[in-house]
Amino acid sequence: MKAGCSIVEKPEGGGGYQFPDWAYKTESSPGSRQIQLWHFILELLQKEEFRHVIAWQQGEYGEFVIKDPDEVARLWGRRKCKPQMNYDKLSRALRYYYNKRILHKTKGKRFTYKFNFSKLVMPNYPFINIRSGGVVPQSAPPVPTASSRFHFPPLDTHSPNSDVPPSRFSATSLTASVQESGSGPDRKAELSELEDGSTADWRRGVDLVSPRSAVGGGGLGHQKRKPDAVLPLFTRPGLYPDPHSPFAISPIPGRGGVLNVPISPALSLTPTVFSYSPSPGLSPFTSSSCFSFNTEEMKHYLHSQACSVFNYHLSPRTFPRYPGLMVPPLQCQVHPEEPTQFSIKLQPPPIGRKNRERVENSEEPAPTVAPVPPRIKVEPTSAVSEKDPESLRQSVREREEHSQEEGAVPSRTTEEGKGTIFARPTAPPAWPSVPVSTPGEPLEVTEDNEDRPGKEPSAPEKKEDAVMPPKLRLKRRWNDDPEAREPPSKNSKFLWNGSGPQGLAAAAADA
DNA sequence: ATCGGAATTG
DNA sequence: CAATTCCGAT
Repeated sequence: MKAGCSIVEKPEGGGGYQFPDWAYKTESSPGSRQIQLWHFILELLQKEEFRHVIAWQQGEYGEFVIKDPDEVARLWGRRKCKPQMNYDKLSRALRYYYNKRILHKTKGKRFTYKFNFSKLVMPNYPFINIRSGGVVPQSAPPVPTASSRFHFPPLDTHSPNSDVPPSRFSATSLTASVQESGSGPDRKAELSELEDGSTADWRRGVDLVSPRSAVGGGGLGHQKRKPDAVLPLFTRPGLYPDPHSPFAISPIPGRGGVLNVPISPALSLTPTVFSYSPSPGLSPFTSSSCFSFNTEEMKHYLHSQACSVFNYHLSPRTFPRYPGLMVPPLQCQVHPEEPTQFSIKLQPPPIGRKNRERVENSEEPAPTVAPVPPRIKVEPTSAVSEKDPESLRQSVREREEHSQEEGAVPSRTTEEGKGTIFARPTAPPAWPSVPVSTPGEPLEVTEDNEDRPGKEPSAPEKKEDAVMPPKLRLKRRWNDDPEAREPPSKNSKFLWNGSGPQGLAAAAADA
């Protein structure tokens, strides 16, 4: 353990924000519970307190912008006990995510990156809770923007889902989307986004059922995940459509007929509330829950999870082993580092880095922040100079933030009303707390095998990929790159379908 | 700014 | 393994 870090990183129960263990593990690194950078980013994004430092960018779905790189780096350095951390290093780490497909850079926008939710195990994130209205994190997640390349095949009637997502994500962004899509000029990049990978990714099977978690050791003989997942459960057509919509991953590029549908991003509605499978280590029911749910909910939840697992090839661990269990704990949100209650600036269009230099933060009280006796190279970027951003700026409308921060624990106080509040000038984030309603479309799962972007060979793409060296394979960008665009040819079978428009409308309405 | 290789670390 | 550190290239 690195407890050495002196400061606080993970306070215990009440104070901190810690995520449950499983949140620290991704599918691949089971054992390590070290926080990963992207977790951390998500964490920051989740809190209002850090809005000036990093925030979701509403134009696009998983996009976020680091408003104060140095600060973010500092926070990260703190978290990892790496006082020398700086944006340059942090960004390197971020760049490593490109190949992993966790993130990618939004070209043209400074300090702006985008999460590939399909790869993350979002459902694990307690972004907030859901339906009841928990607190809304700063981030409304990103809503898909119009650009969406998602195209729903008109035909499929039966596919899946709808996308209507109840999720919080959905949002209002229609407007935004519209405009975006309409505007032709800039978006070239985004358009291209359709990540090729996604095709592969999203379909990866997950063994939800598989017992591997059981630990018995079951399957170790082979690879961990097995092919075919089956999503046995809850497929109730008509009832709960796929709750989560693919958000970032749709296979089909939509340039042509795109619907701008805002789909909900990954997180979906339910997830967080009762969240799922705890890692073995966690005690299942520790805390109390703030909510109770009934079977329907549970079902719904499970279904959602299943869908999400499936659609996003989430890690199996995200899926509850069985219905019986639920885990409500999730301490809603608490502040991560230091709670700071600062006022937040509205966010003008800062220009990136310029101002940040002077800003400083009051967050670290005093302590030991930078011990660092040994080698420190002093860089021009004087780390120390920044602090206290908030004091400088004040803006109107901050109150809610306070309430959130301070009252972090709340189970849920308000709800959508607030959403609006969060709305930024540009785009209304609003998270509708939508009830899950219904769209009604069946969902179907296609079962595919999985293929991991990084290493697996099976799958459609492979052919093309096969040609290239593994390493390169990774490099493919799912993001824009004009030249490298990959034809999504094969996506024919996807799940979502068209209930789109309506859902959309609904969502919009809701908003 | 951003990218990514290479070496190193825990 | 996921960074961290350094650094040359673009």
